[in-house]
Amino acid sequence: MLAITTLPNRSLATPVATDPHPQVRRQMQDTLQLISDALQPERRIVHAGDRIYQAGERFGNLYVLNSGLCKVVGLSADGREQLVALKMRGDWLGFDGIAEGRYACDAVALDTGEVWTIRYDALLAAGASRPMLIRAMHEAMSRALGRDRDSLMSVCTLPAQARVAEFLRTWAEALACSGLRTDLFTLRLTRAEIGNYLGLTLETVSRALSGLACAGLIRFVEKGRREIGISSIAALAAFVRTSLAPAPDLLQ
Amino acid sequence: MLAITTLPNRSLATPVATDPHPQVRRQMQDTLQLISDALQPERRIVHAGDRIYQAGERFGNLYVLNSGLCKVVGLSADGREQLVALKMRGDWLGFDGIAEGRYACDAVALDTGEVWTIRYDALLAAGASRPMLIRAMHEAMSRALGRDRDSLMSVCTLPAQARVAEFLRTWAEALACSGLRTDLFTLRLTRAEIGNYLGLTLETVSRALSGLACAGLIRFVEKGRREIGISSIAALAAFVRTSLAPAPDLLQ
DNA sequence: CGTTCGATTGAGGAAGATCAATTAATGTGG
DNA sequence: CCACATTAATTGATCTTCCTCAATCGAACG
Repeated sequence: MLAITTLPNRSLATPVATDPHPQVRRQMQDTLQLISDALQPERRIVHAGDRIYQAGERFGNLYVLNSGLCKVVGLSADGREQLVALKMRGDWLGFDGIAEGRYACDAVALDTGEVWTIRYDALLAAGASRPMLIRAMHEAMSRALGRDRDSLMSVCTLPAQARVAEFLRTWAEALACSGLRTDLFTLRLTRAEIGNYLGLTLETVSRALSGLACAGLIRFVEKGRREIGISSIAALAAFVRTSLAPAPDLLQ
Repeated sequence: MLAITTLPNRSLATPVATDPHPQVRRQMQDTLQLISDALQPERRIVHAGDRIYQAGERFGNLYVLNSGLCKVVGLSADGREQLVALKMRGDWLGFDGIAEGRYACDAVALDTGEVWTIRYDALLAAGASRPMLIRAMHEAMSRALGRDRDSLMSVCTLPAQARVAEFLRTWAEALACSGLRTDLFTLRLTRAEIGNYLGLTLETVSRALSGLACAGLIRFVEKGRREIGISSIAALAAFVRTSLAPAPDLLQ
């Protein structure tokens, strides 16, 4: 089990001992700067509900979220929707369109924000002389793959309440990386959307949140139950860890 | 519901009407040829159990599977494993290492096969003069993202038996794309591994397989329950579709 | 002020997990 | 080649978790 110590620090339930956020944040800034300088992307202000791209539409652009929040919704053949990812500042969108030449999902803004549009061809062309651009794109894609993996692991291995806790923890982490406050934030998603994302019903999500509030791990801010306060991210992480190792007797 | 017709044909439960496999297969061949010509990758024969890369190891190489089968195993902080992907002919491995500079998973061969090793730096360098190389890599990454999405949707929306059916269907599809027979193949995974991949227990997987066999959708070949016969992939797809729309009364 | 949408909470039921026993296949050493 | 151990798979019986159905409440909006 020593191999664990060599894992990247993005692992499932690692409490954040030394705060890695400043450097992560700076790296994101640098990447945004690079894109801005090299490509002069078109900047567009989007509002909640605006569609950035749509399933079936011909692929041609990638998008970078400079601010705001965005959901990616997959469509199954029978017409039902599934929320498959959430995107925040510094994230790229549209990778799902490369393989088939058409986007496979809808990307919808959940909040007011700024989206940069990048022509894929232009990116490749510019990348020939500026390899860092291509590397930045690859890094974003790789991160997206890592998040997908984490989502799958959550859904496959965690019970309902821990799944919700892990969801909140991840969100808080992401906020921290953007330099936003993590102790208090607004869920831009309904219980139904969260449930859809986590493979739970809205009632179960509601109960899980109530349970976490009861346990003191989160608190609701008066006037509306969309505002969530998180006392300690580490405590949330610890809760996830305990839910998942009810009998740590054989280990170590 | 017309939007469905504009979706890529990889959608969840679309029965394969016009067989797209020949052209997919040719495209894969072309890509492998391109990589082979442009990069002259080191070719390595691997056997079941061989590790292609390991979580924590410093990133530097990407790998392309020229033949064989491979599982990708994610490790959570508490030491438990989760099978997060299966890779087949033409698939790339190692993308998970780009973001953090270290691989985040183990990649383990499940079968004898040939793996090509590609230095990431060399790929980028060669890509400056051969943009198709970079595009091929992006296409592979995008496909990986699409598969992850499909996995998540399966796990989140399908009941146990349909999840197993969908798993088999996907596998058979992938075999078809490699030009292998789909009506009869060997599962290289134990029930426990399948369950781990699908978020089920091994008993549930076993029961689901028995149920599918009872329904005539699959059959076990004598002498060992690892050999699976699939009469009709379309029938499997139809079964998945019905499991998921128990009340199609409002539709249409 | 009524309507609508989202959230909460409760009661009952079902899908799947857990526990346990049995069987089959594989491998090992005598 | 056979007893024996080991690992994988099947099947059954219970139990837990989460889903389903339903009622209530609160907030936002016209």
